[in-house]
Amino acid sequence: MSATRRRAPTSQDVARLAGVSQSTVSYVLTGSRPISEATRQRVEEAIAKLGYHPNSGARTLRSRRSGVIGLMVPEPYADDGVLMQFIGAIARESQRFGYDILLVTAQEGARGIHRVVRTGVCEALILMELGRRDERVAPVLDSGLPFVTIGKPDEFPGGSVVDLDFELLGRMVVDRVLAESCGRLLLFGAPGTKRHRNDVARFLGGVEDQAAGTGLRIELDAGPVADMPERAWDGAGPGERTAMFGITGVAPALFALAATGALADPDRLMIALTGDDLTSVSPLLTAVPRIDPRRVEISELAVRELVRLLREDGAGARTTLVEPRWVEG
Amino acid sequence: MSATRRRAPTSQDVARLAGVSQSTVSYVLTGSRPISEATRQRVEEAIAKLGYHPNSGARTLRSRRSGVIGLMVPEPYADDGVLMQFIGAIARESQRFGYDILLVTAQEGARGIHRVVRTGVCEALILMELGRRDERVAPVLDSGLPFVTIGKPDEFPGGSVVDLDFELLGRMVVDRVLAESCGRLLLFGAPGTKRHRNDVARFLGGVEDQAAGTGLRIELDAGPVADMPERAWDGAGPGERTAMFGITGVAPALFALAATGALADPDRLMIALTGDDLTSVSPLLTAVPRIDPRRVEISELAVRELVRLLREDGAGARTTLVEPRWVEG
DNA sequence: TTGTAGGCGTTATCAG
DNA sequence: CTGATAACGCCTACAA
Repeated sequence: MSATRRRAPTSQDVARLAGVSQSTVSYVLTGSRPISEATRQRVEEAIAKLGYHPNSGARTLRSRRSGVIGLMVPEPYADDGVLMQFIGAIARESQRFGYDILLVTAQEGARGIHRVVRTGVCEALILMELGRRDERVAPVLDSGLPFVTIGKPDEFPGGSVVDLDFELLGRMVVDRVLAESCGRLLLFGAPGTKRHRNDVARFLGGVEDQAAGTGLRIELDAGPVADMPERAWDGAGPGERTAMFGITGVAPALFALAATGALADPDRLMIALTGDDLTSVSPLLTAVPRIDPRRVEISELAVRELVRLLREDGAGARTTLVEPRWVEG
Repeated sequence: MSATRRRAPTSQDVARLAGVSQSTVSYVLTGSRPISEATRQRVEEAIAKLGYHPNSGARTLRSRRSGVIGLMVPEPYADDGVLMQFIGAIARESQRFGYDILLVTAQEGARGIHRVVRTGVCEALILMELGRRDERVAPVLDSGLPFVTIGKPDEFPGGSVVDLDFELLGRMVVDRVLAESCGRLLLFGAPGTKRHRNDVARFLGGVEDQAAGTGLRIELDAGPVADMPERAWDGAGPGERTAMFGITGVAPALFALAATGALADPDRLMIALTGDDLTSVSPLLTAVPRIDPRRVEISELAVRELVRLLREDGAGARTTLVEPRWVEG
C-alpha cells in the first residue's frame, strides 16, 4: 500500500545521466564557478528528469550552512494573534531567500539556544521579545552566529536590532492626546509594572518626555483590564476629557469599553495600537484612532537584515527603528 | 569584540580527552551497544567538559534522521491566538522527544512539502488545517514519511489523524440548547459557506443529526459578524429563546454581543467554543457556557502519535478524536 | 567490552 | 572550462 520509499537520487545519479562528473553538478548548483551553457543545460535537464534535490545533511556537513534560521519565540503568549503575524511574515520572507524557520521556544531558554547552535542546525537566529537584559543573549554571542533581535534591549554588542520606535510612539500618542484637548492620559495594561520590558520602558520614556511641561496628567493604570473603564470614570476631573491607551492588552480593553458604551462617548478618547484587522470586529471600532505597529514590515526587515549579515562577510550590526503610523479610518 | 568563532568540538575531541575510540563516544550517545560503566563515565565527563553536541548535519547524513519535524501551518490566519496555542504546544511536546519544529507555510503548498521532504530536512510531518481534499497530501504520501494531520479529511490513506470530535461537538451543542429550552439555534460565522472545511462539515452533520425530529430550528447565519446580534433579534418568534454558537469567529461575535448587552439577556443563550482565557477579558463572559476545544491536548497527542510512527517501524496509522468538554464556570 | 574502517552526499581544492 | 579527490563528523558492520 505505502509507496516504496526508494532512495532519493544523488548528484552522482545526475552526473551519470548528464554524462559529466559529479563535481560539475555541484558547480552548476552552487554557481561557484563558470560552466559552459551546453553542460549546464544537460545537467539541468537531468536534475529535472530525476527530480533531484541536494541532500540537506550532506550540504550542511560540508559547507556548515544549514539554510535554517532559528526563531526564538516568546511563550506562553497571552496576547491575541499578534505573535502569529510576526511568525508568518518571518517564515514567508525567509523562504524568499531560501531559508527555513526552526522554532525555538523561550521556555527552553539559554539551553535551547545552545543546543540548536552547537549542533549546527541553525546558521543564524532571530530573537523575539528579549528582556532588557536577557540570559539568552550570552550563548548567542559566544556562538558567533549572526543574529537579529526584534525588540531593543538596553545594551547590545554584536547583533542587529529591528523594532518599532516605541519612544516615538509615546510622543505621537501625547501629541494626539493634547490635540484632542484631553487633560489626562490613562495608560492601561499595567505599564508601571512592566518597565522591565524594553518596549514599555521606551514607550513610557517617550510619553514622559513629550508630556513634560504641558500640564497633561499621565496615569499608569493598574488592576484588571475589565474594570479599567470604571477607573477611567473615577479619576476624571469635572468636565475633563480622558484619553486611554495601552501598548499591551488592547483587545480586552476595547472589549470592556465596548460593553460600557464608552467607545461612543465623546468625553473619552481611546487610541488603539493594532493592525487594521480590528475594524472587522465591530463597526464601533472604526471610530477609534489607531496606530499601525507595522508588524509585517518589522518582520521582513528583520529577515532581510539577517540575510545581509549572512551574505556580506564582515557586515556590522545595525539598529533599525520603524516609525509607527496613524491608520486613517 | 566578537567572540572568535572557534571550531565546535567533535566526537573525535571527546574521544581523545576520554582516552577511548571515536566509535565508543558514538555508542555512548546512541546507546546502541552496551558500554561499561567506567568508560561511560569518562566519556560523559569529557562531553560535559567540552560542551560537546553532536553535529546535526553529520548525524543526519549518516543516519537519515534529522530530528526535525515539519509543521505545515495555515496562513494567513484570521483567527485570534488559536494557532499559536497549537504551535506552542507542538513545539514543547516535540522537544520532550528530542525533535525540533520546522515551519512550512501553507502558502508554499505542495512544493514546500516536496522541497522539505526531498532534501531530507524533515523526517516526519504534521499538517494543520487540511481541506477535505488537499493537494498537499499527495507529495506527503509519496515521500513515504510518517505524518499526522490535525483535522480530519474525507478520505485518508496512510497518515494518522488527531482532531477534536466535531460531530460530537455538534450533538453536545444541540443537547444543551434543547435543555435550555431554546426554540432556535443560530449558527454564526457563516458555516453554510464553509462546508468545504472538514471541521465545519462534521460539526454541521452532528448538529443536524441531533436536532432531527426535535423541532429545533437551525439557522445558518450569514453576513458580517458585527451585525449578527440584529439578525438574532429579527429571526426570533414571540417569546422564543434563541441560542447562538459558532465554531469560528467567536471573539468578534462575543464582542458584538457584549456591545449590545445581549450577553446579560436571558432570552439569548450564547455558547462559546474557546479556551478558558476568555474570562480574563470581561466579567460578563464568565456567564457564557463554554466548550474547551482542547487544543493543547490535541497538539500533544499529535506529536506523540508521530513519535510512535517514527519509533515502531511498521506502525499503522490511527485516528484519534478528542472529546470536547464543557468548561464549568 | 572495545577498536578499526568504510561510507553517507556534498563542497571545494587540486590538477589538467 | 572540467575531472578527480580529499575532507566534513558521525554511525555501524566487522574484527578483536
